[in-house]
Amino acid sequence: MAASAQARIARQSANAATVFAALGDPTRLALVARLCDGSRRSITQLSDGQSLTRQAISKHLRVLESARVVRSERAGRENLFVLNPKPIEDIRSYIALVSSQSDTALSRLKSFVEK
Amino acid sequence: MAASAQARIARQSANAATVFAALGDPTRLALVARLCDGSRRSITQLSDGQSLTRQAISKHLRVLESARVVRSERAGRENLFVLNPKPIEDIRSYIALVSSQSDTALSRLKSFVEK
DNA sequence: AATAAGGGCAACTTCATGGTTGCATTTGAT
DNA sequence: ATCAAATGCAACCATGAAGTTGCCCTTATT
Repeated sequence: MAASAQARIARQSANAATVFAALGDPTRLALVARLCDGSRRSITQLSDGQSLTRQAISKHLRVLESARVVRSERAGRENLFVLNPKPIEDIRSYIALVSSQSDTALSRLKSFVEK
Repeated sequence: MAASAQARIARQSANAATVFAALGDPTRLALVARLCDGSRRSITQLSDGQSLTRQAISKHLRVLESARVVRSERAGRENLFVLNPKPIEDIRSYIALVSSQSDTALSRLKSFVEK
């Protein structure tokens, strides 16, 4: 392994933070949850049932889009949004990195205690 | 399986959003990265090398603490912080849920195209 | 052609966040 | 007993995020 886990973590932090921030809002997380079945939905579709304005939902979708969590595609007069799995996979591996660190730390601690 | 994946996702969204929000800042993510080796560090330790004030770091640590990503423990005149792996594990499984949804959606789409 | 549906744009308000500074308090060291 | 270290607390500022409203433009529909 060329670089330490700490170094790998630091290198990926910048991208990860923006994705985390995009997911760090209940409304946006709900949008992701609705899109995670692979469906493509328009803004009005995604606004229906929500207590917010269409404009508010639209803004949230832009936030998700600029974090690349979601992609949009024009279809006639409507704008269809679809989930992009890539960034979510990225933070998944980021978390795996962090977890593995704390896991090995805990196991080291445990083996120390047991000695 | 009693509940659908969508229902499970919706149920966990509230907690997950606060954890995502806590991780959605470069400074806080850097703090998590430094603590993910299981070490317990004081506020001044965590402030050293950073370009921010100790107070700023302290605030960020409070944010992480209220999201339970981190725990604090008084030791004499200093306040030691340590990572709490639980919430991170939680969002890890949350992401796994979302990913599995989009994965099966993609595989369904793929098999549809191939037919 | 007229009308409705779906969205974009821009201005505006409100409020939380990130950050600083100054001072007080507790605790360890000399 | 003093002094320095480590924090906490509170006030303050600036900025950006979240949300609304109003208006205009484009695309379907009839």
